[in-house]
Amino acid sequence: MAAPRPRSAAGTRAAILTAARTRFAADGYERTTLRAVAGDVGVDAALVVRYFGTKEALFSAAAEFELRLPDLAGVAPGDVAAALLPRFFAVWEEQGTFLALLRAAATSEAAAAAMREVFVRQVAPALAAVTPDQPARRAALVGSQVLGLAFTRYVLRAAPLAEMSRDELAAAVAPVLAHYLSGPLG
Amino acid sequence: MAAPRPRSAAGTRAAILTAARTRFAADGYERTTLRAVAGDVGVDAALVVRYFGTKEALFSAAAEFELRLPDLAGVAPGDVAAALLPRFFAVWEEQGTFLALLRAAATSEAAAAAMREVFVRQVAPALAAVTPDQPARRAALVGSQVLGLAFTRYVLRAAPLAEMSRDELAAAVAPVLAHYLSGPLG
DNA sequence: CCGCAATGTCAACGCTTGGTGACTTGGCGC
DNA sequence: GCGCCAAGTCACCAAGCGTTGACATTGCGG
Repeated sequence: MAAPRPRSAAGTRAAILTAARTRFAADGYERTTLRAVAGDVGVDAALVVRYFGTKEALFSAAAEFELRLPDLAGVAPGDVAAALLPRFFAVWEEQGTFLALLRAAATSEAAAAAMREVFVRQVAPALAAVTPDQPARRAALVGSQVLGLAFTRYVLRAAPLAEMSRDELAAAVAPVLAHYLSGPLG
Repeated sequence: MAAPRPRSAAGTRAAILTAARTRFAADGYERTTLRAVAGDVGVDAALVVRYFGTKEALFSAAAEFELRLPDLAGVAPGDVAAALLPRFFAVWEEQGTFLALLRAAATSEAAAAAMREVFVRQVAPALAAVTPDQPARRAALVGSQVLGLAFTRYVLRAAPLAEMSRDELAAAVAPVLAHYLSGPLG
């Protein structure tokens, strides 16, 4: 009978994680319920707890934030945007992971801390390879623009930005990133 | 005994609204509880309901989004940032109103809609006075940068941006806003 | 063939939440 | 003085939440 629910897929744990990611990304932390996640997988909520212990632990497990930014050493500031933006779209669109973190960070200090961590450990070092002058400040400004873009486009879905193509967006934003990385800071 | 709780301050309703604004700004929509708001005022939760009917209605009442942007007609794109940034800091720091909306927008479609409304009805028209060329798109880009700044500085409180002075921040961002308003879009 | 660990379900818990309705109390107009 | 309305409290739901522990079922190693 092709084993409709054959018993122990072993991938159940992974399925829960995927479902959790989707839910957290769509609804945020508080509105996401263990029962809903469990329901998506076709499983009891108690099982989710069995696997992950607690809702917060599930969130931590679901939000594994690997940006995997490319190596920017030797890249000219003007070309950084072109090198980075493909990752931008991948990170925000392909998996919901990062969107979940952004949503959760709005109300959860733990999630906000995780986001700061991503910035300090992944974004800032990658950008530091491009500018020797005030790298932290420049990276922060780039980060703020990127976050604002993501928030406007993927969370707010505000009209003009949500409907621009990737290429249009990339073209519009590239000069600004270049300016933050190499222009005067004030 | 100097009437410690004299009975009917008449400003109770206003006090509830203020407390609600603070709570929503600090904790976001879902983590804010009617009981907590009531407790801040020293009042029963039922009274809050009596006054505002429902939690969502309380939120709507608490989030009266008047940006009160200055008239930008005749202002050169290069001077727009200087004209706008004082309002930026006032809106995000002085009252928690807008911060509450930003936090709530991350997980509530209603709040997101309210934020889009603010953009369409207040930000876009104000900026349209500056640029005849693709005003909607330019305004959206400005908005995304401003939102990103607010999110990074006030929600995330990420190190470099949260600690920069208003003047430093203004100086760093001004050229970018000018570019979005008058530079090529790609 | 038997036992056992893994995988999973079920029912229930304690708690908090938004919301309701009956009641009390104070101040003011008449 | 008296009655009445606003302002406020109290006890109480029903629902939903995360979490728990006891129980079923399966596959596998001896």
